[in-house]
This record gives sequence, C-alpha cells and structure tokens, in this order.
Amino acid sequence: MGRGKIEIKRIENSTNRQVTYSKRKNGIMKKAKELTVLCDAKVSLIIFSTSGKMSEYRSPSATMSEILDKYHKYSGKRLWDAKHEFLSNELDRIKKENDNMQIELRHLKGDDVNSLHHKELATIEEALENGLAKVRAKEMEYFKMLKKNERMLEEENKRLTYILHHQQIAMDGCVREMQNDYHPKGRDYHHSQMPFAFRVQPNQPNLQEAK
Amino acid sequence: MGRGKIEIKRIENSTNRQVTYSKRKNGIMKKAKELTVLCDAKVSLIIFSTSGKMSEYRSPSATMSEILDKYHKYSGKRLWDAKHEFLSNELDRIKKENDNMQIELRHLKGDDVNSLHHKELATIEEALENGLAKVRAKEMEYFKMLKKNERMLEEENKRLTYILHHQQIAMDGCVREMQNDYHPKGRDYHHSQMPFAFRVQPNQPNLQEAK
DNA sequence: AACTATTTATAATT
DNA sequence: TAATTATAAATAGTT
Repeated sequence: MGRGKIEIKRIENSTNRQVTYSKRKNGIMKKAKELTVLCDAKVSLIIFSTSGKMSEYRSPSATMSEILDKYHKYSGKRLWDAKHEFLSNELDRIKKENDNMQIELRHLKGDDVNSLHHKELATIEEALENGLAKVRAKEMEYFKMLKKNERMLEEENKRLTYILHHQQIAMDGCVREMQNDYHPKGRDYHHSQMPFAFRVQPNQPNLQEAK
Repeated sequence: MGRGKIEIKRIENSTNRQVTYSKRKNGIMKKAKELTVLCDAKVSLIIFSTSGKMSEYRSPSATMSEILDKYHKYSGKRLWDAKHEFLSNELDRIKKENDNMQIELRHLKGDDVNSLHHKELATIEEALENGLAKVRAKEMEYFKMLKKNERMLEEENKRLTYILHHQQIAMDGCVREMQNDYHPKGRDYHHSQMPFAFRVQPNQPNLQEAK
C-alpha cells in the first residue's frame, strides 16, 4: 500500500527504516484502538524501536496487571521473577497441606466419615484411642502432681505450725518476764495487743488429724 | 476500508462484531509481524476477545520477560509489587492457620500435651471421646450393613439352591426319559458329561443348618 | 512533514 | 461459515 510494493524484510536504509517505523507504529496503534472500540476487546500493545524507545497502547478498560494475570493463566508461562514464583509455589504447597490436615482433623472429630472404608475407620479409631490414653495419662499425672504438692504443703504447714507454737510459748514466757519486771500488775497484755491474725490458728482443720 | 465507511464505535450486532474481530485481529497481527521484520522492532501484542479468548503475537527476538522487564523500567510502574505483597500476606496467613491445625492435631494425638492446663486437657479429652463415639457408631453401622448384606445373600443362596435342586431333579427325569427313548442301555450319561461346577453343591455348609 | 499513487485491509455482499 | 468484491484506509516513494 504505497507507491510501490515492498518486500517484507528488514529495511537496510536506516533513515527509511526509522520513517517507516514511525508511520507503521502510528498505524498499528490506531488499529489497536479501533479493535478495542469496535469489537469490545482488550488489547495490550508494546513496541520497542531498534533504539530501545518504548511505545504502548492499552485498552482503557484493562489494567496491565489484569492483562498479565490473564496472560499468565492462558499461556501457563511463569513470567514472574524467581522470588514470586517461589512464593506462589510455596502457597500452593501449604494450601494442599492445609487441606489434608483439615480433612484429618475432621475425621478425628468424627465428621465426614461416611466416605471412609472399614480399614480407614479402624486406623482413626486407633489414633483416637491412643490420643485419649495419652491425654488421660497426662491428666492423671497432673492429678498426682497436685496431690503430691498438696501433701508437701500440708507437711510444711504442720512444720510451720509447730515452730510457731513453740515460738509463741517462748514469747509468752518472755513477755511474762517483762511484765514481771516492768508492769507487775498487767495481765495478758501482749495477747490483747496482738492482732488476731498473727496468732497461730489451725486453718486446715484436718491437718491436726494427719499423721 | 470496505464497501462502506464505518464509524469507530462498538458494533452492536454480535455476529458482525465477531466477524470484524476475527478479520481485524488477523490484520493487526500481520501488521505487528511486518513492523517486527521491516523495522527491526520488538513487539508484544496481546488481545482478549469479549468472550475472553486470548491471542498473542510476540517478536521472535524477544521473550516475554524481557519485554516486561523493559516495560517495568520504562513505565516506572511496579506491576508485581502489589501481587508480591498479596502473596506474601496470604502465605503468612495460611502458615499461621497451618501451625494452629498442626498443634491441634498433635494434641488430639496426645502429643505435646505437657504444656497444657487441666481445662485444656479436659476439652481435648471430650473432643476425643466425641470423635471416638462417632467413629465407633460409623463402624457399627458398617458392621450392621455387612451383617444385613450377608443375611440377604444367604437367603438368596438358599433360594437358588432350592431352585437348582428341583431343576436337577426335573432334568434327571427328562434325561432318563430321553435315554429310555434313544439309548436304553446308557446310564448316567448326562452326569458324566456335565462339568462338576454346574452341579449343585452346598458351598456354604452352614446354610444347610440355617433356619 | 505533506502529498499521492498504489497497495492493502476490510465492510458489505454473496 | 467461507469467498468475493467494492471501497476505505494505510503507506512507500516522492516532493
């Protein structure tokens, strides 16, 4: 389409090539726009000249990421950089793992077991019994520890009570002596002054009976 | 450029639009190829039709990632940052979900329960008992179904045996008649000819005793 | 950059 | 749906 027909091969004359580039670039851009409007298509056209200059047309209705997303899906090519691809793969892997665990969890909770066969059911049952046994053992252990702790506290309590009692007796003697020295007429002075809480009281009644 | 001039606006007639799309798509592809060859340019042309079908032309000298790299530099647009961030967040989220499930699974299997308190242990125990109950119920159901099926098969077996038996008797009578007619001297001819497998045998001995 | 002869693309038609 | 064709559009060579 011009004064003469041309062969489709590289134009060797650099000036001609540049002129033709400019003209045809405009032409193809126009065509892209027309295709977009006439046929309601989404077009992405990116052109780099020999010198590296970029020209772009993109249908107004489409973002570049949208186009690339679709391109990605269609071509199956992995355009993204290594890091991106790694993340993508990792995500897929973990999602799969996640699904499997979810299924296992549901099975262990006794849900969605209709599709399972006898052998699978037996395996799950065994796992459950196993888990139950372990959990109960742990609970028992916990209980024993509590019991042991309680016993230790009781022992300690008894010991403290004993010591306190003797201390009180010693103190009584001491105070009586002091009363004899300085307040010969006063009686039970220290007892009436001492706050109740500081006097030894059996706060664990059963301790008195414990061996 | 055609029989009549057209306005550049969306072609409402769907058939026409599709025809025009096809023609112009080929046209623009051809133009892209020519530009590539004539002017030594790098071209990327991606087109999506209304229906979502993709067509692509790319200069043979250029890979898509090369084009996108250059596009990236030129436009200054950061196309994949958003995507990257999204993937990264998604990965974190799912990893966390994963970890939680993993812990739950371990607990249900009775592992790693040392750090748990009494209340948590009790919750797990309950879940396990629940699951076990459901699984056993399912197994019981399965077992009953097997039993029922077995019973039905036995019934059918009995019925078939009965029918076969009577048929055999009838056949014996018939053959004997035939022997009397044509081979008065032959005896047990049909029995010796009949493959063993076709003769009624009690293959489930206990069936004979079953009510 | 504008012009124009000619080729090419394509809208309407078959 | 695929050819055909008349015409519009694009553009190669020219100014």
